[in-house]
Amino acid sequence: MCAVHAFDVLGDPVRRRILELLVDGERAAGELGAIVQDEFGISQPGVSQHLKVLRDNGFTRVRAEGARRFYAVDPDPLQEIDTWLERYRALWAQRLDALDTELRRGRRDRRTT
Amino acid sequence: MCAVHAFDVLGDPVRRRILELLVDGERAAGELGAIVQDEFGISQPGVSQHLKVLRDNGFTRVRAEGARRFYAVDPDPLQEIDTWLERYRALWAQRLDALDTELRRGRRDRRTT
DNA sequence: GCCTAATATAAGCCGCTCTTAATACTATGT
DNA sequence: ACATAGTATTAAGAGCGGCTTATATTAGGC
Repeated sequence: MCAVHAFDVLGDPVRRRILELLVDGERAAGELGAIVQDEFGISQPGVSQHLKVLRDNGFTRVRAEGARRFYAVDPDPLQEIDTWLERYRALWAQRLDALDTELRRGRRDRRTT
Repeated sequence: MCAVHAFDVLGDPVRRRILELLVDGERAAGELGAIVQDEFGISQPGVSQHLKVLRDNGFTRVRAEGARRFYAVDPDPLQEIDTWLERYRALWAQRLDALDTELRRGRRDRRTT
């Protein structure tokens, strides 16, 4: 209902799991429900509420086919998170460089000993 | 204290803000506190507790200098999130391709009309 | 129209997280 | 040793998010 940040949505393990289940393409709500209910031991309305959160925050698109609802990932908010992470990429890139340097030094030291 | 997912840590806006403040390098707890207290209207202990969560979950490293604590980002958990996002990158890459195709078609159509 | 299947919404309870206030810890200066 | 600055911890209260049960909606078959 209220406008929440993308990270708040992904803070819940059930919602992350649902997105993982959708990575290879759309699935019906009932299919998602069966899996998630089994894995997390929650009820059908419980799953449905998580689907609502994903919907309301733009993480999924829904297609109706008869009484069934087919959910699919909408990548927009994920891309937003990706953008947020962007500024930190330099940090681990830099650390990998340091590791690389360290490894090279290690090899050189072994050679000289 | 308990092991939480990286996304749970980033679910809080104060903690995200602290990480943003640390992106350009380390800062003292007090400096972070002053900014965050002002922006979010919370108390010093409030900030300190968020710093604890970041510490306990490996998002920050701390260096003591006298009574001061200098915090810096540790990129490990952020990289973990980046890895999680990896599988969805194809989705928006694909969408950008579609957009690109659409733009090309648009140009072609305008030319033929 | 009625029955069933598929999914969503409503209302209430419970637990957890965030907050504050009070307090403790640690280091430095005098 | 004492005072003060900087930071962390503890305890307790408030609010919110998520779960459940019960109910409503929507669509299709007979």
